[in-house]
Amino acid sequence: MELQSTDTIGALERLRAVKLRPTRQRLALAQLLFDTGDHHVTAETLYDQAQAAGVRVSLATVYNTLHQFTAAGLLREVVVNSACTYFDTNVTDHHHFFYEDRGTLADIDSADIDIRGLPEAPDGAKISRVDVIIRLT
Amino acid sequence: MELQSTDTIGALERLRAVKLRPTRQRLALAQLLFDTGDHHVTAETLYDQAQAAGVRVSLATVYNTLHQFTAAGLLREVVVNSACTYFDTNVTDHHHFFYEDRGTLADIDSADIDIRGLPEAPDGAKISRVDVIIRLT
DNA sequence: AATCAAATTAAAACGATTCTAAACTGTTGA
DNA sequence: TCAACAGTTTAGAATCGTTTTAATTTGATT
Ligand SMILES: [Mn+2]
Ligand SMILES: [Mn+2]
Ligand SMILES: [Zn+2]
Ligand SMILES: [Zn+2]
Repeated sequence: MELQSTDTIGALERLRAVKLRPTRQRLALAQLLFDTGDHHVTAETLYDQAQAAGVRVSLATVYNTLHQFTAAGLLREVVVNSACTYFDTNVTDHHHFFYEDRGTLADIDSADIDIRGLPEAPDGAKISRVDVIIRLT
Repeated sequence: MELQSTDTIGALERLRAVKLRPTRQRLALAQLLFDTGDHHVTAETLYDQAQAAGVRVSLATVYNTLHQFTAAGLLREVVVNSACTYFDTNVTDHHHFFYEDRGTLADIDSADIDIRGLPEAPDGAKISRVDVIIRLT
């Protein structure tokens, strides 16, 4: 008997862990996202990767899935311009280089930047995240 | 004889300094932007301020003017979300609090954040800017 | 005042993203 | 095994901030 690939098993378990029904589309997108190393995608780039891999999935589902994965903590959003939304498979605390020409991101480990004297959050506000973007030309 | 207000003179000189023809619309927008303290606007908020002040100007001209002022160095853009573009009358080196609920920004002086061990720009790239966004909820 | 480049504008177009509502599918329990 | 149903997918329409178009108006120059 034929075993499922370990990739499929990994994606399946990941979906189960966050209580998302493992549909054909979500399994395929999870493999594209999580079975390669950490990387950054937009809805369009992930949709194109799916097409290239022969996965039949609509752009609407790609958007739905990216948001569901983000809400589940499997992805995070990175805001670098108003043109499009980037999603990051690396959900650890880290920062980014942004290559403005190419529109690509590269990770900077949090330990590699030392931020001191971070101001207190004013009055009743709480800090939800600190983003450092180093823009490159 | 009646003198022009110092506000108008300030706006006029500012436009002349960057070689932008001082039209009625650009003078009025320059006053709204630069004669009050430093602040952050979107095209919509500035358009609304103009309406409220009785300035007749189209939204297209507000967009044109914001981009021209930015290209001239009178404004800078701040990217905090994909929903809309913020323009900042403070063009000195500084960072931002972003109140995610309200969609408003507050300045953090560059001297108040101490960033050490900023990674080198990879290979042939040059750092064009370092943005720190502290997101508040 | 005549001229002409520059600027303004209403309206249309654009494009990333979201919404709608109909079809489909995974899960469950009889 | 399979009916039932909630959850999911999808094509296509809608949304909305922003940009473009192309016609009109205006500011500067002579
Ligand atoms: Mn989102
Ligand atoms: Mn712009
Ligand atoms: Zn990253
Ligand atoms: Zn600012």
